[in-house]
Amino acid sequence: MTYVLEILGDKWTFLIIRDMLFKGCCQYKQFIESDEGVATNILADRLKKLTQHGLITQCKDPENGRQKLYHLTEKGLDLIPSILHLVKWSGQYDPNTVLSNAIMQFLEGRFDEAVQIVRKEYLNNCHVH
Amino acid sequence: MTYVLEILGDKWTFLIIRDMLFKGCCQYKQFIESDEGVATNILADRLKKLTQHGLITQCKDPENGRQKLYHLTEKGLDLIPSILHLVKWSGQYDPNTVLSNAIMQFLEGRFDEAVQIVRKEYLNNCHVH
DNA sequence: TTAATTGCTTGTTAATTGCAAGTAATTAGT
DNA sequence: ACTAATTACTTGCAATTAACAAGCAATTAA
Repeated sequence: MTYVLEILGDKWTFLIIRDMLFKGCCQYKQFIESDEGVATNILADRLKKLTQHGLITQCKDPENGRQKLYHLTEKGLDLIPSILHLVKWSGQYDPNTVLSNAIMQFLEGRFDEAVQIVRKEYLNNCHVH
Repeated sequence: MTYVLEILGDKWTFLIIRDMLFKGCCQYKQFIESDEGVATNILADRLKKLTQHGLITQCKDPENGRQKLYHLTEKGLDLIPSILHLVKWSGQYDPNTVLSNAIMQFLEGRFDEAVQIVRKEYLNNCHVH
């Protein structure tokens, strides 16, 4: 449990993974624009640590040499259940949640299916694995 | 999702909840001794915030007036699935994990049951709900 | 009635974050 | 070919936060 906290015990780290999973972010620029205002030095630091811990990989974009592509590894993808449960919890208790009733019911009734969907969606869209 | 991070996006907050769930901590002193070295001002701050957010309650110990008892609310207990998934993830990837094979297999095969067990154990031991 | 115990608060120092600016490598436009 | 953008960073500094140490009020035990 200390292990998770070492890696994820930080707001931005969590947001980076969320943006990769749910918004398809895979570039530095996208994180800067999407994450609710990460400072660029913090983003660089967190991407580095996530890479060192084996949750994401970095590679040059073969189609544009000045861009890098960031992708979740299996280890990173295995956080989907935890994250989806936290999403569900937010939906239950956040008075300003944006989650629809339909999504909440799906998370309540067919959670494991939801995990698989998120995983497959990610893998289909990132064109790496 | 931003909602969870506002509340839990902090190492110590998470450890407090973990200690309540798995170590039966319900007193200030116990957190100081158990949490891997929280500073007392930080602990006071986090307990206050957890209370304000409705994840825990504080009450005077009826048997000892200088002590307070901290307990998880339903809202706090509803984090058990998220936390157990993180525990499971740690068990999978932390090379120094202390989780036994038996526990890991139980988490893999009968996760929902594990959630119920943790919940019931907590409620049985805290003598409040 | 003195000494512990418990749950804090208040400084002060050290570490971390956030912001602004700048840089190297690559690509696009003229 | 040359200039201007774009992308992924780094660096320096101010502001915020955390960690450490000490102290304090309320209650209880000796």
